[in-house]
Amino acid sequence: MLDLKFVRENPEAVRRGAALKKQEADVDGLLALDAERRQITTRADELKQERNALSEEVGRRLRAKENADDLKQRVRNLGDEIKKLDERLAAIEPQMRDRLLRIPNLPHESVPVGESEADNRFVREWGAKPNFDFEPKPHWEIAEHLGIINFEQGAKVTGSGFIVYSGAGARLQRALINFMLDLHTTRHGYREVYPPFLVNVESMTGTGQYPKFVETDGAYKVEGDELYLIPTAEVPVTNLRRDEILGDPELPLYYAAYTPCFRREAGAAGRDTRGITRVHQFDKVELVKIVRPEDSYAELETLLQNAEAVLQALGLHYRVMEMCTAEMGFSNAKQYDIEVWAPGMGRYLEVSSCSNFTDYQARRAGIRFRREPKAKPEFVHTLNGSGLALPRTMIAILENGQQADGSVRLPEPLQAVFGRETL
RNA sequence: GGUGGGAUGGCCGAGCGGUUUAAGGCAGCGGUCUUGAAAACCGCCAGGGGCGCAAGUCCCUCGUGAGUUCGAAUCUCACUCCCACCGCCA
Repeated sequence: MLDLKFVRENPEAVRRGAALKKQEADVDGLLALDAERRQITTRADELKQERNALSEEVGRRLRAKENADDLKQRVRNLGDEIKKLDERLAAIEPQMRDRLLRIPNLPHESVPVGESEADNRFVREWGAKPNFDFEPKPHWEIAEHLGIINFEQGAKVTGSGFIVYSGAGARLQRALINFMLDLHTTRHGYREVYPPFLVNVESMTGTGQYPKFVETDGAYKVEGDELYLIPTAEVPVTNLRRDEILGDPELPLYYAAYTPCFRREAGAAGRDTRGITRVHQFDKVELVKIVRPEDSYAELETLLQNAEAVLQALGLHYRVMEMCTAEMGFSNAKQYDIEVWAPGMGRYLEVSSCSNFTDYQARRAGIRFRREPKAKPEFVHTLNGSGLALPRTMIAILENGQQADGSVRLPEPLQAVFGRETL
């Protein structure tokens, strides 16, 4: 969330930023409550000060065996008045928090202003689209031919949007996870963590999925417990340090985690129904950074490069796009997407999203640090990026590696795992 | 799932209705001493909020939420979490 003081002092900037992101922001409602809260707090504090002083006087008199009934009555009356004010505050504060939690992070000034996907800014590309001397097939046909993905079994066991990797498909999945984790931990300095796949509402709030993403039915909720299946490892991993005050020497923190991700994709029915472009459960290796505020935009660039390194090692052509204001996520200040080329589908697919959340998640999750042992705690900046999402990486491997005879040439780093060059 | 024990500041730990503005210790930071270090000694060491240009001042927080009381870390109730044992279990 945003700093309440910042909203109070810059209401117009908040309205503008939210509008650029095509998001609502009840700034007026929030500030009206804020004004009332401060007025009541001032009054209540004065009364409490008086009550504390009088109570102390009661104690003094009673110890001196004097009568204190008149004072007791005055304090009782004060108590009644204080209680009314505190009750009003108890009603206002959750409302303020709720409004604040629903105001999105503001886009960084460098973010291109735009209305749609068409306004995203091309940053760079790597490699080139491969040439085929035959018509490249979409991955679902390749996978069916090889018998490595079973859609019917996924639908039978769970339902539409759930798939089963089978045989070499399952093994390829596992090899990719290992490959990505090893790359990030041994070459890029990330600490591997393996977090829970279910999280509580505090964690969902900390990274910004609650309330809005949850309310729009994006997340799976566990019946009977107040727990959610994680939509991304960003949630458990960023929340690892929730409500902590870190020491300056601990920063920056780099975490890499493999987890499955669960998304209801409630609003996306009908899109990408064929293949594995959009499924309800998918695997992802996620990178999370917790850094000093002044470093976050430089850290975003290296995070992006760390994610790109995976595609480079796999020899897959991709492009990097900077999201325009309207295409960014709720909690982001700046976001790059990496899009890999899928020749069978004839389009680029988002395999990674790398974002700087500035202090927005840190403030929600209470992640702070001290520059010096006695310095005032400051909020850290958090970042995360996929490194990478598995299904679309698999799509790119299948569609880019396909050969005329129906086999698929494996990227070089995966050949050792399989002991051969093709699937 | 059952039974019992516990939750106090970075850590340990007093405290059981009013000089607690939370003792004391450890760790940390600053200083004295020392060639330097250690030891010893002195000092500083939670977070949030209101008002104020500031200096400052006041309020809140002893797991969370209610309650009793003039006054609650301290008493009552509920809940949460942690630990131990039992049951079940990969």
